[in-house]
Amino acid sequence: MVVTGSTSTGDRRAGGDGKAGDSDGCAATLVSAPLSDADAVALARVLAALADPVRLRLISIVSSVGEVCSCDLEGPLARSQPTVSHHTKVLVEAGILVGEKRGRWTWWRLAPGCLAEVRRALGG
Amino acid sequence: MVVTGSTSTGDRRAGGDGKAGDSDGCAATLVSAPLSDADAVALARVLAALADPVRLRLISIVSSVGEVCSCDLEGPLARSQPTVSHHTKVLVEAGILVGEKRGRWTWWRLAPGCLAEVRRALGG
DNA sequence: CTCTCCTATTGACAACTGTCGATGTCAGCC
DNA sequence: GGCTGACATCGACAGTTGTCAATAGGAGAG
Repeated sequence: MVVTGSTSTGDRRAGGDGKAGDSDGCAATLVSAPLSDADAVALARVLAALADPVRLRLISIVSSVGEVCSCDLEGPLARSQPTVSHHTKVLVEAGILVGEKRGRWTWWRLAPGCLAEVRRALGG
Repeated sequence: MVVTGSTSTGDRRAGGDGKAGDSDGCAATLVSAPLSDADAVALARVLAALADPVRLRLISIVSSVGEVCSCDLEGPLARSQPTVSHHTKVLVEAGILVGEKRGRWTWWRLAPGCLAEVRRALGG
């Protein structure tokens, strides 16, 4: 079962399959446009999920290895198991991370296209 | 006098002149590298400054107009004068905004190259 | 079924953050 | 000098966040 970040907004999907990439997208590029209130809130939500040293290192670990299970994160992150679980949950709800349960382990991958979408929203 | 965000670290300069760009730089691209603790903290600091709807809209306003004084921000942002001042301070300390006092007004510009540096750190 | 292991959730706590009213500071104008 | 306008700082308050110990949930091994 693939764990998607089904937040209340329902349609986060910033990089759901990695194929479409930036179809309609959110957050109209920040620069060169006064940026609506809703877009600002949506972009701020993703940026807030990224704005933590532990989560940034978590992302970099997942990104470099490709796929990681939670038990392999406690050591490198130097955080307790509940804290690691908390951070993965935050990243999933922001649409940045995707978790897949296999047996007793949960394997984490980066949601494809999500970081590219953030870069685009930042004026790329 | 140009107001630069002289934080305690002293060497933030994420886009100080916009010329050198990514010489030695900070934050080694997040993806494809386990990302050191110091780099994670530095990148998280900038992202935290960006992770606020009011500040995102402030940046988009400054970016679209090019140069704005504080009194022209209270209205569009729908925030009190101390709150606007607080947000500009946060952005300056993060190296995202640059303020220049001319007469009684303070004019705000985007620090050139800073957002590009953030995009690069995010894996661009 | 029971036991073990991996992960998620809960509850609590300290630290941080966004906001505003009140006040301070400084430059220009009379 | 005194006054006005633009901005910064202070103090306070509610809301959020990162952290961990304790506990719960669930899948595989015996």
